[in-house]
Amino acid sequence: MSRMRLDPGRITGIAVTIVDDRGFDALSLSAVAERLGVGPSALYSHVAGLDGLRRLVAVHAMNNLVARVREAAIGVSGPAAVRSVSDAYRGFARTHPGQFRFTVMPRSDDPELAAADDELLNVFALVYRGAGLDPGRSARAARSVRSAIHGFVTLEMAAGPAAAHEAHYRELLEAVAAMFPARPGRSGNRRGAG
Amino acid sequence: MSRMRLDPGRITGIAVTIVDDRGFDALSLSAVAERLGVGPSALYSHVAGLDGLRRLVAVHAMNNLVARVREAAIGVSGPAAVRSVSDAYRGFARTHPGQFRFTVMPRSDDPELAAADDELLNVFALVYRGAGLDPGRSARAARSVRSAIHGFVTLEMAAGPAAAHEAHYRELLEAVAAMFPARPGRSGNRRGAG
DNA sequence: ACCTGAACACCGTTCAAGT
DNA sequence: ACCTGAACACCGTTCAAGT
Repeated sequence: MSRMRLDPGRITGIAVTIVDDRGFDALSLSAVAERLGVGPSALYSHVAGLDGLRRLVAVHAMNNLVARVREAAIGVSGPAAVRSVSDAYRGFARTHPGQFRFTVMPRSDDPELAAADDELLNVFALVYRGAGLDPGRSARAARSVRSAIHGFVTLEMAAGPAAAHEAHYRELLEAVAAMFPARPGRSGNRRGAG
Repeated sequence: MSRMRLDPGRITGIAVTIVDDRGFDALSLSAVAERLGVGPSALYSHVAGLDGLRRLVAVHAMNNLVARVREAAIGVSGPAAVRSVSDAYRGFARTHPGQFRFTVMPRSDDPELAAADDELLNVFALVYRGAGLDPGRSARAARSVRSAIHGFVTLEMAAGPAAAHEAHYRELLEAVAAMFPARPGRSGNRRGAG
């Protein structure tokens, strides 16, 4: 019976489910094929082997991260916006650790992943733009702040559960605030004439 | 012939060589056993399977990173010392990408890895101590700066070779300097009286 | 065009057997 | 005490065969 209507989208969806449920290392063509009620070799008609599937999952994970961070940037401005997007970044990593690991997969010359990377940095940059920083300084702030948040979350997850992480995270946010002072306001609910 | 004199140290050494030469994913019990001229199952007398070997490699990698960073902190002070230890951190990741990945392995309740982590942070903290920061502020600076460097290097390696990375790295160092101003001097070759 | 099923090479792991 | 070698379960991948 060839009723399963396999296609890259469905396959990637199952793959992401497995990654969310059982982690990065649990992703295998066999596991995906089993959930689809099909033999592992059937997947080769739609996906370029395990590496190809991994790339699709990486794209999916990057887009999810971008979407989360983008949402967190809506309706806030200034230092609160920096905190909000940082919290969203960290929140994605903690609620989807498997996808987060795919976020940092080797991406040599992959235009789709590079585009997602640019979008992610652009959200951070726009937050700083709204806080009064000029374009160049906003772009630099975006890269540095994203590095800091990413590094913190990576190390925190490797270290495992520990009560001190919350305090350390707040310390990092303070350090980031000192790094690039973001003035509140400007975009959104400003009131004065200027 | 049982001449191979297997022991955890030798096994770990071969494992690190493989990781350095062919990367994180190339580490397997089979590959290690082959280089030792022995069957894969022979390793189980000295190592707790693949997971056990990975943990040994992680400890080795952490100790190597600490040693590199520690060396870089000798004979320098102030902002130059911050730059030096950061460069060492980044240099280790670039020259030993396989070991660097083991550096961030899940380490739940592993005292040896936790100790190495503390030592690493302590080097950063001592640099800031020497630059005039009080103990509490030095410890916070150490954690935040290490996060920033780690995140940058992780993302830079995932992105693959790109000319812009050098400029972005220098931007990060400037941001870090703004984050925790490190006054030059105090320890080492100071000249003035006070 | 797409899936099956056999086949192959490769893993990690266990365990009885040798020494 | 330590290594061998067979055995098992599990991978990814290829390919001829069916439909």
